[in-house]
Amino acid sequence: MTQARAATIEDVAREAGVSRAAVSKVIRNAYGVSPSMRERVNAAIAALDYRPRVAARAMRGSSFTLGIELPHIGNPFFAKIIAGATAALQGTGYQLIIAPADVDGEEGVRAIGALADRQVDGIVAISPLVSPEWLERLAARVPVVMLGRHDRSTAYDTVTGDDLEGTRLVMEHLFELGHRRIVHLTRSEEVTRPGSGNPHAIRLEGYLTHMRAAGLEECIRVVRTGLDEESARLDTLALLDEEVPTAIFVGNDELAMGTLRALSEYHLTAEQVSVVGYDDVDIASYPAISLTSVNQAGEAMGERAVRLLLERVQGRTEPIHFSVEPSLKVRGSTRAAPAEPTP
Amino acid sequence: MTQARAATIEDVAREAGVSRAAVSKVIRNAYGVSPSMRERVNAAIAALDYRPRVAARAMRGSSFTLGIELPHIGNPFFAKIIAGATAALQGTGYQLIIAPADVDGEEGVRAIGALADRQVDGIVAISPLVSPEWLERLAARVPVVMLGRHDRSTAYDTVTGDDLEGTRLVMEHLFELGHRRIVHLTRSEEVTRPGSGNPHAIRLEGYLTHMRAAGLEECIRVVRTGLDEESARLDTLALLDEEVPTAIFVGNDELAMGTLRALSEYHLTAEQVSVVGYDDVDIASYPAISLTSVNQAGEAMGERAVRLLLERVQGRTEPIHFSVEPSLKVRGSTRAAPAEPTP
DNA sequence: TTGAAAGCGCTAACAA
DNA sequence: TTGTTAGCGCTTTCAA
Repeated sequence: MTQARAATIEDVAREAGVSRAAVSKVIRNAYGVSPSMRERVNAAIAALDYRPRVAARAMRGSSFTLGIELPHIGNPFFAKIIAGATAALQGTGYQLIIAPADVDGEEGVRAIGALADRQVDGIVAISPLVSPEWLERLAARVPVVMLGRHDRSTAYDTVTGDDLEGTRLVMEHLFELGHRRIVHLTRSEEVTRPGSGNPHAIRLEGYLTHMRAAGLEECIRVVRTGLDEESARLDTLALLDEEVPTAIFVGNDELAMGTLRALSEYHLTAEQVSVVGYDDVDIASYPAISLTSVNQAGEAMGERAVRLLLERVQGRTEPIHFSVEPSLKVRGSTRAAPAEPTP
Repeated sequence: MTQARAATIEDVAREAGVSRAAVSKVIRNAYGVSPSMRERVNAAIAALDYRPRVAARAMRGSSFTLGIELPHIGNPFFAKIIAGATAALQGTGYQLIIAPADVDGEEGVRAIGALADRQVDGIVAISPLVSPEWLERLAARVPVVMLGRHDRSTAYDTVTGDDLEGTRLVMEHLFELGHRRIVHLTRSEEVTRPGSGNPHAIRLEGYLTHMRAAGLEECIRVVRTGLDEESARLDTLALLDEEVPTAIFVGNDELAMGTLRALSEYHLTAEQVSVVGYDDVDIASYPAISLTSVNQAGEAMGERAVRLLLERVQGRTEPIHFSVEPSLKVRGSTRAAPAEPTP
């Protein structure tokens, strides 16, 4: 029996011979419903194949929806985060929706705004290019958890990897292998603006600090690129046209894949140029790739972010800033560079 | 000036000294608004930082939101589809939201239902395990475009790759290289149920047909696996324990990566076992991987799906079934198998 | 061209 | 325990 119009709470009430309020109580598992009424209502719901309109519920309270803003779907590290988030949501009655941003800057703000306009009960966002003030205004209206952002607001929670520590692991590893001419390939200046709290900003800062501390100020070289593998490939190619360093520390694994591709186009092997990435995405451990990388437990981060968000949705207001410990996965490709004179 | 409560259309109307209806007309660009009124209203909107609540709008009409159901975010082919979909939505005023499913069967249905409950104006779904009847019931309430599904309903549009042709390319390629013992690694029997319209069902069917047509009925071997790289790795390992074929045709590239991993754990090289995948994800062309694969233009598919959906949202009712031509990307790793006796 | 008013489907006081 | 009722913030006739 197909009806043209989907059943409403009114239809269910009529079918069950009760009031709308009664139906509402049943679907919300609220107090004060007799077993017999519950039974009749549930029967009517089943008979009419009734499903509450989320929009209508949202107007009065919650939408039972959590939103996550995602820059660049192509990055497999984000897939891990989503997997963790989805797992944490199992059985909670909340639905996760993803708003893809896919470009720098404005886009992230747009996507987050779109989520807010859609009345989600909470938002997880991945370190968008936006001021703390903007985020605090947002957080005043809807619970917010920021992923990867290193500032500490009282208005929102954060879940971050310890990027300073991760970078230390990378740099010490490279130093131990004898590298001096280490290039850092990272995102745009806008993304790494000091104080932006962006992970790439911290990694860059760590790179600079360690190079200086090692007396390698002269060797510092920062190359900028976009947010996907292809732009990393292109910018690495441009770098190699000018100079072939002995090691490249790349801002994340997706970009590192582009670097590896460029190196192979240049017929440079892992013995000649060591590459280290960040995130330890699945492909990094692939035998033919063997990319040394910093692991930072994406699933755990996604899971934690959702848990924190649910707590906020349920009323917590004191901020929590959670940090996960990174570890370096050293893989075969990284070899000691041959002795060489300083440039 | 932060206000505790977000501005409503009422607030804007009061600020501008007009009626709610007038404001509504302005934000919808409706007819019959004088320039002066438009100006005053826009000023008020800006002053109050007003943003219409999507939930409230959805109750009366549309939510300006398109939803896409995505099984398994980890698959990079889906990322391409999203990229295409996002591109097609630029400047339309519609927002894309993704509902991740991440498991077989029930989950896809749940995710699609969640989108429908959230009053999206249209749904793109990726060949979920669901009957045409179920889809037709869904399509009666909200415009639907199915990706990768080979059935032809009048109730919804479809965008598919020509999987029969793609499979033909694969099998002929392998035959030409002299392969006979070709194993097909594919998804569960549930997924490949004949008549399910699932791409994997078609690919399996094509595999069987070509093997028989080549007089290799004896050599047919179908191995089942889950939906991610890891399960493919495990199931390939189990296969290799029993038998080492000369070629493996894997249902898609993500699974193929698991197969390649298993082969390398077994110390089998590309000369010994040829692997062919499907989708031609970016990593397949990576030099150290060189996975032969069927390319099927994911971006174009996502873009087309969204265009079709927008047409339906705007009123089209005649169904359109769009098919993209696949092409085989032959990469180095696939070599002729050594001559061998039939098992 | 503008505004008044009804109502979309639901929840939450409050009464009965 | 149950039902009545007043909205939530919008859009949309329909009059003015």
